[in-house]
Amino acid sequence: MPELPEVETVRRGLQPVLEGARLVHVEARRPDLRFPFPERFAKRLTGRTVTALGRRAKYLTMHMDEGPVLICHLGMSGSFRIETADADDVPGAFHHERSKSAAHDHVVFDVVSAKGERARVVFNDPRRFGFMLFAEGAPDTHPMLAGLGVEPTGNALDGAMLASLLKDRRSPLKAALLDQRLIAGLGNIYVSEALWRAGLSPLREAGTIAGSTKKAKQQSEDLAQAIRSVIADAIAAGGSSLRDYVHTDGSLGYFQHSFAVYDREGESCPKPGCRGHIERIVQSGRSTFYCRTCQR
DNA sequence: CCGATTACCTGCACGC
DNA sequence: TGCGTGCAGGTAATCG
Repeated sequence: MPELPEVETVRRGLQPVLEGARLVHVEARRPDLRFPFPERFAKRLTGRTVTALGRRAKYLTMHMDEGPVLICHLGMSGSFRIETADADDVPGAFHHERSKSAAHDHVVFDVVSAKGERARVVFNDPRRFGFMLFAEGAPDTHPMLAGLGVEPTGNALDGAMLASLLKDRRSPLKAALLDQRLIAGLGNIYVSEALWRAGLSPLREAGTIAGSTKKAKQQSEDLAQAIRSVIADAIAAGGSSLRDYVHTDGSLGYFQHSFAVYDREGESCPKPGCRGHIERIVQSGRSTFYCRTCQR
């Protein structure tokens, strides 16, 4: 499920545990996820201190005091779980009984913080569409990240920027917004949500909102605003749910949002005054949800 | 340059 | 209850 906001929420959840901590034990419990683990995966990470936890699009980056940067992708079903030692645990008897090894726990990081606090970070991924790779240099130059487009966070993505990205594009808006080379981090859910907020049809030819007319300028501005706000709102929702989220079962990953259109086929359009209903169509083999009444 | 299709893998909801 | 079917938020490769 993870799109950019979920990955950012995971990053914020892991940050306090990982940043400044030393990886005292690393273990990959199978040879591969979507891709084989890098050569000497555990060996090269063990003993390293994590200096920073970053994110680019839907990728997490774990920076070390030396050696490669670890690039993690959650795929469709990946999640992290944090297990901390209870205060009454016997020192040294690390997670002996508490640590229940769940199915699909593929990677384990045992860490010790600068203060000497121990924790275990577990990567779980039933479908194994996730992956972990090494970037030997700057992660932005890694083939997996090099071609990514603009982040929809912050202010970089404005109407003019979006118009320049969509100019001359003949593909439907839905496909263009899912293209990671243009905007990095939007996925199937938030594309539907952003198009609904902007009142634009997912079937619209992308280039038609990138013209020089007043109307086109307004539409590209509206869509850029919709994208930024839907992402910002989702991150805020994730952040506010993070405490409870970690508290309940220790896992970080999916959290429930309420969506305006996603997975709401047949329901009334939530736009005030709109009498339309949400439809589900398939574009590029994937579900799109929209209201044909108010999205043109 | 496009879009559509398939593949990767497991889990789950659904209908019979 | 069990079984077959289809579907799932990710990226990438292949084919017309």
